[in-house]
Amino acid sequence: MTLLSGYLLPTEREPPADAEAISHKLMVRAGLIRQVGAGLWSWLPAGWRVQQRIVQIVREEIDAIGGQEMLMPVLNPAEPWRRSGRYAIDELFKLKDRRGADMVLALSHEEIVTGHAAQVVRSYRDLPLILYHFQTKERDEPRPRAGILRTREFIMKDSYTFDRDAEGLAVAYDKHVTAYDKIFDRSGLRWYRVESDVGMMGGLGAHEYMAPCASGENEIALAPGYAANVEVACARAQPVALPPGGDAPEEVATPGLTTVDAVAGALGVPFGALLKSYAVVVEGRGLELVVMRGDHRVNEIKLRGALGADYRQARPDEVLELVGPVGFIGPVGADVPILLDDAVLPGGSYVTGANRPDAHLRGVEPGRDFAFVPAAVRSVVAGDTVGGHAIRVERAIEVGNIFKLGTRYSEPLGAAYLDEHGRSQPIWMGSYGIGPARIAAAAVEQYADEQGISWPRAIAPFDVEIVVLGREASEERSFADRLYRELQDQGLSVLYDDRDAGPGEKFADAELLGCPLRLTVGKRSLAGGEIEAQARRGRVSTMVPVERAAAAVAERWRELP
RNA sequence: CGGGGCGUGGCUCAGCCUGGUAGAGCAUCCGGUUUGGGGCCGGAAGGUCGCCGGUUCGAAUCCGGCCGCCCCGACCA
Repeated sequence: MTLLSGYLLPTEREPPADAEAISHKLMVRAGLIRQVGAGLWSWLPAGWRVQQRIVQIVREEIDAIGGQEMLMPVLNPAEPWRRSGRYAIDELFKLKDRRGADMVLALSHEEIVTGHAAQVVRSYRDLPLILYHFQTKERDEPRPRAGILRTREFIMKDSYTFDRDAEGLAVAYDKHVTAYDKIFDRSGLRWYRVESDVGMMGGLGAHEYMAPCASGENEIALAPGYAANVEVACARAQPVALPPGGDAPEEVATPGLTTVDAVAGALGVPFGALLKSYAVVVEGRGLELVVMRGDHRVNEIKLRGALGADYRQARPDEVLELVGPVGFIGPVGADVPILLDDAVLPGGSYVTGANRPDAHLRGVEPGRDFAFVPAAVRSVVAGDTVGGHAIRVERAIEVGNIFKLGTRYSEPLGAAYLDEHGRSQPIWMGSYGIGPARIAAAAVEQYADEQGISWPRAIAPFDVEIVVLGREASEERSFADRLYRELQDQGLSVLYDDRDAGPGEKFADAELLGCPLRLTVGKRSLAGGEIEAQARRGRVSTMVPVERAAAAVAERWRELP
């Protein structure tokens, strides 16, 4: 029973002043969500319906691969988090109970679920297992943003798999790939499965599911047969025309020219013919130089991987002491370890800083003029190639991730089983997340138009919205009342705008909310024996005869995206 | 954590510089009118101007502190 006259759907003509992202503006305007604090949101009835429909899709598909739904608490004792080493995470909310015991608010549930496995799993006969739940996660985000896209509290579906060995884990992982592909297809999103960073804790493999949209926080590199988060993407760099070089580097005066831009301009060479040097202080080792083409940028995740340790950018005084003045540093003559990005050609002739003020060197050949360790540490850019195809880079929002944990949690938390030979073995685990709220926001972002939201059929708050234009007790009303009941008999969820409001207002609100099909019952069309059915996507209308209208509408609805 | 911005009725905002009766549009309520694109007429209600303190005869306005929120960056196991 959903009569709009009695339903909490507070639509707004204006977006909130502080909203930037499309999904943020529209979901507030459409009356789906309301803000409580920074990164804290209430879901109003229609918004909650959307989230629940998404949850149900996820549930069906995880059940289909043998997942067993359960529920674990948000409030956790600190102890297992200390054991896993995650108590130190800044994002983890920490608190004390009245007796002074340390507690945390869970930001995911590896510790808890692994603890259960440790208690319950005895034998290889108890494996494999897929356990999952939908639960609130709490994360003390440094910067919540973009409405519902990055919040401090959100519901996540997280599943955890438990297997005897790496082969078993691979099977569980593949099952999740299958389920996730179906989930995102069913939800109506445009999405990519991309290779992703396995993180500092060293997972064995990971993918992210990314929904491309303007407000996304991530960038993904795409080419035919290739999809990766730019954090880990590798591609062949675009060639650069290098100037001819001599037998030895030659110094040129570059007074005051400290940027790639300025030096390349003054010398008349492309940015890519310059080598820029990024000075870092590596934990436990000291200063090192990272050298790459002037038109490329350091990828911090790759660099950390290549260095094999944490690092920080060197301060100007540290650089001056060991190499030269900032703005004029280079690898030639620098008495520090040098990491050379592999987009730089060993035999090429490049321009670098001369390690003294107001001077650069040209004709510098890596290998001849300085020794180096090769590494892939740059970020790919659009136009680089993979298998001969140029990549493109798109912004996207992460809507799901799958991760091979291995024994990362089972070892510290003591989750082991006895194998066929009676030997104790650690359980091999995987973890797999999906954010229903992000699916909703991504759908809004991907399909919104000037008029508002345009939900995919599978996750819309209602399947059909009826707009009746007649006064109370009119013929239009009684027809619409009957249609409302008959559509429900067809198995459709229906929002009936029975308010005593003008047509403009009703149409505007219906388009803002974005149910996939809008039925308009007005005197004019009804006199002609028809009602109007307008698909929200593209706003294309068809007329439906009033005879057997409900069945015809249900059929029309099934054809919608 | 660094930088920038904002806080005035339910929403969007003006007023602050230059101190002196708190405003507009939309929304709401009442009456009427209208009914295929946020229509029109009349009437009404609604605000400790984020909080605390200071300056002043007098503070939304000036000064100090605090709180909250947004954006960019850093961070994001």
